[in-house]
Amino acid sequence: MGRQPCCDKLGVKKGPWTTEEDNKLVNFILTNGQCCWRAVPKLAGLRRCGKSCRLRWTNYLRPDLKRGLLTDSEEQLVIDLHARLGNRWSKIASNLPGRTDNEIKNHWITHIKKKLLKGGLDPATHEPLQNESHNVETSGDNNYSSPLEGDNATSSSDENSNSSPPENCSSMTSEGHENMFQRLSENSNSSPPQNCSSVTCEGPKNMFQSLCEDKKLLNYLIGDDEPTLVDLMTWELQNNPQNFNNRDFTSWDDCAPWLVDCQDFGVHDFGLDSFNEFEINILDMDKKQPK
DNA sequence: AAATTTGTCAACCGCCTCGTA
DNA sequence: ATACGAGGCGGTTGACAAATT
Repeated sequence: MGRQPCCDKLGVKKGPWTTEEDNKLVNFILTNGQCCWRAVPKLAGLRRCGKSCRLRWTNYLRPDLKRGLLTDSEEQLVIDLHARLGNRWSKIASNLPGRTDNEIKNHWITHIKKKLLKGGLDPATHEPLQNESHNVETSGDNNYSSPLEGDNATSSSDENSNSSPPENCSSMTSEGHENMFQRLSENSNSSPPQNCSSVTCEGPKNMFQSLCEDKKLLNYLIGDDEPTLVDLMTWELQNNPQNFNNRDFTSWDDCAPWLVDCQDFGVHDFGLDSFNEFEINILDMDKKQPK
């Protein structure tokens, strides 16, 4: 007996995302924040698995993502970190603002690995290749065993990832790869809630979160109709009008400072009719991704 | 010009970890 | 203590594009 699938497989779409789906997801998350990925597809009107939504958002749609190939300094940092951490792509990615683990992993496989081999280094161990070509053939990353591996190594690398990033990294931030979250945190008018890791959570306590906790609403959501944001707000207004008065969740006014911050990422305004530049970005992405 | 090979990268799969009841 | 669910992670796949024959 395996685990329950993360979502109902029936009727769940797979494969490349369309522009329309992207827009729905971006619109939903930027408006409501991240919470309970399992519920996101339903609430956003997507026939996708929650996991798929999370992946699409974190790897492709997040406004703070950088685009294009890794720079030389980023590449060098990846090599350094890989030498210390092995294939812990998410930890490596956490030291490269705007880059995702998937992106780094792909870049490693398609570029860096080859470069290292060409330079006579074993990409798995970062040691000079002992000999023969068959070694090169068989030295996959899967067999990677870092010199740091083992109990001590684990604590060592964890320590590393939890503490300040390596020197190279700090030089990167000084080059202007400033963490967006950091910048938003510095904005006194838009202090974000705790436990947030991305732009979407940075608004004040969001409506979606409070809705998630409401059984009555969940029953409503189980119904056949795909709820829209307007539906949700209408529902909330009808059932919990005090929330609007008590400002228990975000009002548009409360969002204003945060929305201003979003301009940094090309999101000038995102009400129900917005996403001007961001939509353009998505269209640009589509050129690259017609799949 | 057509066929084949190679490269790239978005997306999926399944396992692991962590929080919670 | 244990079972369960959700999110996170790393490995792998497959579609498409570009390069080569």
